[in-house]
Amino acid sequence: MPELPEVETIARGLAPSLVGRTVRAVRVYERRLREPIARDFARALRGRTITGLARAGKTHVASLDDDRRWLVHLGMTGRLTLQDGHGPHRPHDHVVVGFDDGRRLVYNDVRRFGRMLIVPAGALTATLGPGLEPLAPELGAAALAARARGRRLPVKAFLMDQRCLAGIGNIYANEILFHAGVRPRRHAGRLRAREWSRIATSMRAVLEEAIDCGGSTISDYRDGFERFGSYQARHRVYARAGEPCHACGERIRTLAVGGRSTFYCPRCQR
DNA sequence: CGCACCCCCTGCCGGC
DNA sequence: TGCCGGCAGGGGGTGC
Repeated sequence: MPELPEVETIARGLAPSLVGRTVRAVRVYERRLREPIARDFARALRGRTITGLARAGKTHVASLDDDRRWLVHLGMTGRLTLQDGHGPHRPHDHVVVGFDDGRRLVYNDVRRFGRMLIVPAGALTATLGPGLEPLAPELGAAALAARARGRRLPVKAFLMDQRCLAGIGNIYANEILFHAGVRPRRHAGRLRAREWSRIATSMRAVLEEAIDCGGSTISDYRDGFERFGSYQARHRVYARAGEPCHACGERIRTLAVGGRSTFYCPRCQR
């Protein structure tokens, strides 16, 4: 589910409600996620005050008052929602964190591809990996071209490689490449400077517009208050195989790149 | 060494 | 109607 715009939407939405709150209760109903939730997770979180909430790549990063960081990755189907009072325990609610204002943050994940752990602040970079922030001001065409130099993998796989860029997933890789007019199977190392310029511009434009829309709701995604995103209505290629291109009328084509469904307009993208 | 492939898990949808 | 295969926003390990 959640790529950079969805994670950003959730983090921005929840931050005003969570920052300054102190954790009163932690319940772990299911610790078997992509990696098991640590045995001492609840003990480490209980009593801590949240001092910040941000996004790094596709990961939520909550700062704690003991100089540690609480990391939450939502995988494909994870949800992080703030709820009032004591609603019913729903299927796939794996972790429930109660705060001093009576509200609770619920981590729900049907497929359990998510990740939840607490690390010292100093271990943050090592835990999250070296991927660059796509929206960082310094990440322009030159930085992208430098990272792609010599690499033969398809440019779409390059954009989705989290060790290179952190935050772009399947939906937005497709949409960015349509916006930039570049075919997804082009070798990353063979793109021209002007193509990297367009990709750099498109990356920022697509991700920022998607954030403004509260992300894309395909099926599972909801924000921190269970609201839908609306960017799916602006998708130009994703999941539109066989439908007419909004720009030229050509039928959108589909293929697999690195095992992931890929969509493009054969006329608009070269 | 870079990359394609398969797997993790559950749910849903379409076809037979 | 019911079963089965395929597919889904992510990521990591393996092996070529």
